[in-house]
Amino acid sequence: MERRSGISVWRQIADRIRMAISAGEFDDTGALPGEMALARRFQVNRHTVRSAIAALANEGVLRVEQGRGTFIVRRSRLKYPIGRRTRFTEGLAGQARALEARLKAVQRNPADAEVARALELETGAPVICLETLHYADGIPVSSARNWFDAERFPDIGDLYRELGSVTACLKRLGVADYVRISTRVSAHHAEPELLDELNLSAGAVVLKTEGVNAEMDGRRLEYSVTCFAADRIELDIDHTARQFSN
Amino acid sequence: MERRSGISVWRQIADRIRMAISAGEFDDTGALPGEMALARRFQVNRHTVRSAIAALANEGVLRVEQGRGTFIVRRSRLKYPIGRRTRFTEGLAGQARALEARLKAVQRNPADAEVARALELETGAPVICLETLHYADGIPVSSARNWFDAERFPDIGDLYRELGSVTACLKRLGVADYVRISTRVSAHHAEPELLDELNLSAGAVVLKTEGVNAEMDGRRLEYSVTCFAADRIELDIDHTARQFSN
DNA sequence: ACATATTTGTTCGTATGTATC
DNA sequence: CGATACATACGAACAAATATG
Repeated sequence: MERRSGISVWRQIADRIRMAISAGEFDDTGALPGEMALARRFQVNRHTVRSAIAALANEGVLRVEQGRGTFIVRRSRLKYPIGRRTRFTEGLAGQARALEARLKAVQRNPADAEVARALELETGAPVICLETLHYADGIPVSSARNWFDAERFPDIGDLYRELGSVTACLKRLGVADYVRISTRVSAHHAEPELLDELNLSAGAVVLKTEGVNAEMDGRRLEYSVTCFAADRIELDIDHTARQFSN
Repeated sequence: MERRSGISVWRQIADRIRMAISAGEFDDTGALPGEMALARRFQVNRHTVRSAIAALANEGVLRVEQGRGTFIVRRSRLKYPIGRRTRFTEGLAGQARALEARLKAVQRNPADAEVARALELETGAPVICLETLHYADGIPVSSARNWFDAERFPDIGDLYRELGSVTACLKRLGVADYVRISTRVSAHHAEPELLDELNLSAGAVVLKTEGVNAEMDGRRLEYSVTCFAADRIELDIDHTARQFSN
């Protein structure tokens, strides 16, 4: 283990155990090897392994039972589909018992350069920004911001509060159908604010997607930036040119 | 700053500075605020800021000049396009002066469950695995493994050594055209082995893609798992159903 | 050329957290 | 549980390089 790296050894071990779990390494029994075995495997002291396990137990990844052993708490990564016709709400349906969206804030601002480019508006044109948090079975999985042309959708904030879904809002506002034009994906360390919102531990990884949705004639509808808790979700991109189904 | 989190404060600061840079915060002058100003902003000691800056300078993100200040070394994220007709080599062409692929190893193994499912083979069927590292302008950007049906492409390892590109290999082997069926994207902390291969610092983030390519009739050709250095690349997903161009 | 302010570089000391034994 | 070594973080002071007027 590297010292002087700014990451304590117990956290490096915790990350490696987490990856081993998500690689399916202990799937047969659901039990982790003993502390001594793990200490040998990672070439560290048993206490260090214990710190790592304590952190993972605290996150809800592991469950420790005195005298019996340490066990994996089953919670696989949700698969979030992305494709030409992806709808946020539908995407996760069936993978979790309860899906919940919480509207954090609605803002009306002049568009900065990035938002303007994505929506094909002038920089400074008024846009509405919805800030939302999404939960699956009570666990936060993503934090999103959605921008809309304020000229065209001035009251989408109120509507969202009522309907709780972007697709529903757009439908109500006369947008029968739309498609996703592009998606940009990147990965980062979580900012302190996100750590709090998504209930992550320091140094956690977020998957960030920036997407543009447009009507069938190409008119831009929505620009969104979503940060996912990387250890709770993965993106499933479908490249097949599927037939429409409205 | 969270203490006792297993991530040292200087590294948390380094990550936040990195994100501020990639958010374009200091784009006007290219100069960072002074150490004292940063210390105030992040509520830490100047030494802690200095450690963060030293780490970023060591990574090549910043350049420090005594008496003058600290400056951003311009190096934007490469955009790696992913779409139905993505080709690895073409994807980055034009964004870097020199692209290089190094073949680390070629293995012939029985397929594990995951590889078999992706390639639509029986578990245990012989497959060839190419392990490669990719560099842009001498900087490592990704580490990949590509699996092929060993029955169909027994000598693809030697061929790759000669041609240096999967597309070229497949073309030589009589595969005129192929498309990407699906891509799965996830983000993780880098494993120690990857830290070494991609020359990353501890705690670094990797973007992982798992993709399946198939012939036009749906026959599976290739399964690949690629790990990108997240701070050097982003994925650009195109959902438009583009016309073919061979 | 000069004095002064600003910015980075260095060296003390001290306290706390981390990892091993 | 302590004993020990090392890394991390803070604070203060001073040195060296650069910028400004």
